[in-house]
This record gives sequence, structure tokens and C-alpha cells, in this order.
Amino acid sequence: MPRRTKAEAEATREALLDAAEDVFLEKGVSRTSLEHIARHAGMTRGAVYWHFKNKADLFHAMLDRVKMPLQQIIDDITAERQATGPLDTLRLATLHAFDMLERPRSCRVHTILIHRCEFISDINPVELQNRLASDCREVVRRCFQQAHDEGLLIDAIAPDVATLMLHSMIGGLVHDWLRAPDSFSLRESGGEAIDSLFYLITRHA
Amino acid sequence: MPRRTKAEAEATREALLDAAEDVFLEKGVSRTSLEHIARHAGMTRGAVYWHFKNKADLFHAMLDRVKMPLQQIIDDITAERQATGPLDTLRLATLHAFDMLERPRSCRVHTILIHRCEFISDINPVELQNRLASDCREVVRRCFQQAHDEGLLIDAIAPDVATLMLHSMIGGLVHDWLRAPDSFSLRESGGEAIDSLFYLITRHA
DNA sequence: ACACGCATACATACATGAATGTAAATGCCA
DNA sequence: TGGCATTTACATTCATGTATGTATGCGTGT
Repeated sequence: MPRRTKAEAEATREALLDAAEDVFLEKGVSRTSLEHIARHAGMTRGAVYWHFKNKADLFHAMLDRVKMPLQQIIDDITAERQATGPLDTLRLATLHAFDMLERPRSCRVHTILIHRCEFISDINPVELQNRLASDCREVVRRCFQQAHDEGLLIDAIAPDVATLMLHSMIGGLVHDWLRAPDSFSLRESGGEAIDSLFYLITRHA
Repeated sequence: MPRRTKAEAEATREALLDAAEDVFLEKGVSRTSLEHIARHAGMTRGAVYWHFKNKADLFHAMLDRVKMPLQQIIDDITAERQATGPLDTLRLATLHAFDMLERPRSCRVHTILIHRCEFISDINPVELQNRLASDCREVVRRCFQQAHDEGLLIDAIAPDVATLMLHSMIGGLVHDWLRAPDSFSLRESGGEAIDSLFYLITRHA
């Protein structure tokens, strides 16, 4: 069954990535061979090696399908003018990110990144997580700095401390939830914790 | 060279576990073979298979050396009467746990558990993490419930929400710190965030 | 419009290396 | 001297990368 049309080739590539998500999630990255992935997609290893250089290349291609740009979310919410200020923008952005995380593919891939892989040759999940984390932290820091400059934060909490508090709370919620996604709703329960934190650190008239 | 005295045999066992910590931390669990561990300890695989059933058995033995019983910490602090009440007890217990986590062996092993292994045959880090997490959460929940009963929590925060907030913040701090232990001090910076949270949710006269 | 040729999209086969578990061999302490 | 701690040797399994086979879609020339 050789050469298909270009569209069909792209479809098999996607199918291979879909299969990778399934098998990685079930067996862990290091335990799954490219043979497993290929068979799960109804293909052979030849197809995998055609579309991807090796396992690491396939892994990164899988990650690329769920990139979520946080600054973009912030900008969107700012543009939509739903929020009452930088603190509310940050709060809504967090909830929106939770929403996105609960989408099946995003949930699967992040679970794989955080709980189903350890670093091999060219896959370094800790480094990848660090990059995601510091990206997130910088966005949060900028928002809190702005909020502080506008006098929206209570005096007892410096913007850096607020940053650490929110960032660690987000990280903890996401980790907890990804370990057991069915035990609670990230958006509901997590959102409640986030809302409470913002309530506590916001200056009220 | 064969048979040593009983004490020497025990020493080799510990040396093997020490070696396991080093190599697991450096290369990840699935990438390290029992041969690597044995050689790093100046032994051969035979020694490993004598003291441990297989890799999973060795892994769990490694974990057993750093068990920290949270309820025990709570009880100790309560007995020492340093704290002003359940909230302060919980706060001090958290800081004490941070202290223990910063000890080299504890840091190494927890890093391995969280960032250096994915599940293989009989090693299920996610399940192990879940057990640690729910253990921690229950301890926190009991403390907050007691604090609430004694009217120490502010009205805006229900004990369950406080539990989720503190627990996720602890989890997030620990994860962040374990990913990059040299970037900040868990006890210092993390402690500041924890202190701030307790300040915010405590009812003040 | 049609045949030709090449690049494409896979499948198959093979060589290599590495890790595991176990069985047998070996020396030392008690 | 016998059982304990450890090494050595061996058989098996399994994943990887590469090399090769192969049929087909697609552009090109006339």
C-alpha cells in the first residue's frame, strides 16, 4: 500500500501522533517502542521513521500540538475588556488556562510530559517544564507588578510574593489534577482556590 | 571477593542504595541499568540481585530511607508547645517539612520520585505521589477543620478551600524547587509564601 | 492525452547492542 | 565444612537504526 496522496500522508502523520498520545499515556514514554506506536496507528515503523527522525522528534511534534501561549491569553482578555483590571485579567486568564487544560488532548499531553516521561537522549521533560514554568511566572510577575503600581494589591503582599503564591498554587493544582483528573474539576475546585487567593490579596474599598 | 561479615554485607546494601540515588538522579530510572548501579558502587550485578529482587524492589528500598511521617511532625510540634494554636502548628510543620526536604538525601530521592522516573512494571510513581499527597492533604484538612471550629479562620475562607489552597501551594513550591533546587531556597522563599498565606487566612483581633 | 520517470510513502528485513534473569562457580567467615 | 555473599557466564528478549524493496501519485514532455 505505497504512496498515498499528500492529504493522506498528513492524515497518517496525525494518526501516528494520536497513537503516540495513547500509548505514551498508557505505558510511559520510555517503555513504548516505536513499533507499539506504529501498530496502534495501523502502520509499521517505516511510517514513523518516514515522518519523524526518531522518538524524541515525534515526542516534540506531539508537544507542539498543544502549545498554549499565556501572554496571548492575557492579551485576548485585555482586548475583550471583560476584566476590571490587571488582577481580574490575571484571574480570568488562569481560569481560561484551566479550561484549556481540561481539553482531552491537552490533558493527555501534559500528563505525559509531567507524569509519563523521564529524560532520554533528546527528551528533557524537566527542562521543558522549567521553560513552561518560568514563562508562566514572568507573565504573572508582570501582571502583579502592574497591579501593584496601580495600588490594587493590599499592602501586606509584595508583588514578588504574590507572584510566588499564585504561581505555586497554579502549579500545585495542575500537578494534583493531572495525577488524578477524575477526582475533581480543575476549573471548578481549582477555580475556587484561585478566586479565593485573588480575593485575599486584592485591596477592597 | 566473596562473603564478608554481616556488617559488611549491610554496608554493601547501603552502598548500592547510595549508588542508585546517584545514578537514578543523573540518568533517570529507566535509563539506568542495574549494571550501572553496581559498577558505581564498585560491585557487580550479582550483588544487586542478592540484596534486591529486581529494580523495582531496589527502588522501593531507596524510598523507604526517606519516609517522613507528617502526622508525627504535627504531633511533635504540638507536644513542644511552641505554636500558638492549630494554624501556627500547621505553619511550623510545613516549614519543618521544607527543612527536611532540603536535606541532600531527601532532596535526591524526591527528585527521583517526581522528576526522574516513569512507571515500569512494579514502579508507579504517580500512585506513590498520590499517596503522599492525600496523606498530606488529610493532615492539613484536620488542622484547618480544628482551626475553623476554634474560630481562628477568617469567615471568607471555608476550611476545605483553605486546605486546597495550602496543599496546592505546598505541592507547587516543592515541584518548582525540585526542578531547580539551586534557583531558590525552599525554606526561605517558600516559607515566605506560606507565611503570607497563613497571615491572609488567619482572623486577626 | 498519454506514456515516461522520478520522488514519495510506506513495508520488510537485518545487524547491532543492551538489559534482564538465572544458573553455576568461587572464595571466605563462623 | 557448610552456607553465605558475590562474581562470572549464559540464554533470552527486545528496541533501535538503517538499508532495501516497492508500488503508486504526480509532474513533465510531446
